[in-house]
Amino acid sequence: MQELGGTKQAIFEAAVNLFARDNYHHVSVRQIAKTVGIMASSIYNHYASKEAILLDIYDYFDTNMARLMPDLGTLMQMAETAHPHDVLRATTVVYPQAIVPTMAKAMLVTASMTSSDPRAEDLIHRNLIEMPYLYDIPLLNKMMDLDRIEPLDAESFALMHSCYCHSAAVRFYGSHGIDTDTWIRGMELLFGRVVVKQPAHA
Amino acid sequence: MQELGGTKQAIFEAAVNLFARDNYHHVSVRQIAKTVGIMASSIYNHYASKEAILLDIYDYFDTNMARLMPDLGTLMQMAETAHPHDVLRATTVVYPQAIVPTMAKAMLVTASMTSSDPRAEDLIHRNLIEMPYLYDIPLLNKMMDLDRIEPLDAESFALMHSCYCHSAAVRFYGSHGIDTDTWIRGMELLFGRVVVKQPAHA
DNA sequence: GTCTATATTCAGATAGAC
DNA sequence: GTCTATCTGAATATAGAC
Repeated sequence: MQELGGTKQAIFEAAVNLFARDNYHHVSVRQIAKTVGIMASSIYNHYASKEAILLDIYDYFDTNMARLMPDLGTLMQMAETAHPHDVLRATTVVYPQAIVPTMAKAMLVTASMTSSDPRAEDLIHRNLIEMPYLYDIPLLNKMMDLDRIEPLDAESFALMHSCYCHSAAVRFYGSHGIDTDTWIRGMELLFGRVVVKQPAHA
Repeated sequence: MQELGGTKQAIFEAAVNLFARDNYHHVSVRQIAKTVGIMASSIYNHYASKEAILLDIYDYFDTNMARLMPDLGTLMQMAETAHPHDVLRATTVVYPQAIVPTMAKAMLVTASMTSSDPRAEDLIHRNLIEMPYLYDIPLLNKMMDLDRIEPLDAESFALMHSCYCHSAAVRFYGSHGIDTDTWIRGMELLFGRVVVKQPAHA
């Protein structure tokens, strides 16, 4: 990962910005260097290759996701008492404000590589697709077991939830952005499928 | 578009297969030629450039989508009498069996270019994202006006619907396929948000 | 650590014989 | 229309002076 300040971080940030805007394949090492204000060859004092910069971006995305992902154990406890919709809301990863811009771009870069790099595909799959899936199913099952919600096809619900997060994440910062309010209302509409039996806790 | 048989179609099919599997940027004209069984230079007797092949694939996808897209007028009529869930089901484009394999690959190729080619992004946006949106909203509004369904946030529903179709389409033929049955059940689960007032027509 | 200069590789595309 | 041979250009990466 990148340290604080210095040329290496400048390279990282130039790269993440350029890759997010113009795609990895269309950005040359020379362009990155020009943005930083150095010669292309100097890049190689900090990164072994262009690909190494990309891997660093993947790593930034993956590390922060792992760090910020809610703990399933905590959520499972929440499932016993909290409002079922709140439990589902809590499965969403929330980035600290400070890293939002870089995370958004790192995610976009990783997502843009899914069709040409299996490593990126695995990262996106694991973090954006499989994750909501793996969280929702045990949570919903537990709440059904506790008779806190009406019976529901947890698997289909989880698929819908993960597709929604995935599509939105990929589109959020593309040319055709998604309106955040509409997105949240959509999510609430989906949560409406989870019908609470015992209304919100005390 | 491609005619029937002949070298040009062989090039088209080799390209669509290779691009779908390995990504446009990683497939060389030489590879396509080798697959067809000719020399790279012979490609240029049929296509002006590598990009021209790609544009032909875009066109194949777009033309067939336009051709198979249900007619909104017909759906609006359906909305007066048919079961509301059937109306929503009818918004989905169904490919004729004969073109399923090629369409699937053409769609995948187009989708894989969205992050590096604005033309592809527009095609995917128009056909996979905006389309369900543009269909659902007037249909739902009409059915609400006719008091056939309970009031509903049509915009959020449409966004959810379009995200689901988009994410699924892109993932269906990727490394991590989606189970078709689960997908359909997810769609039905979403349709369950549309609560029918007057039960299915006579 | 940065620079200049250059090596290397490879892909898209063209010329012209057959 | 297909071939062989070649051009052209671009991009990654390296060598070595400072």
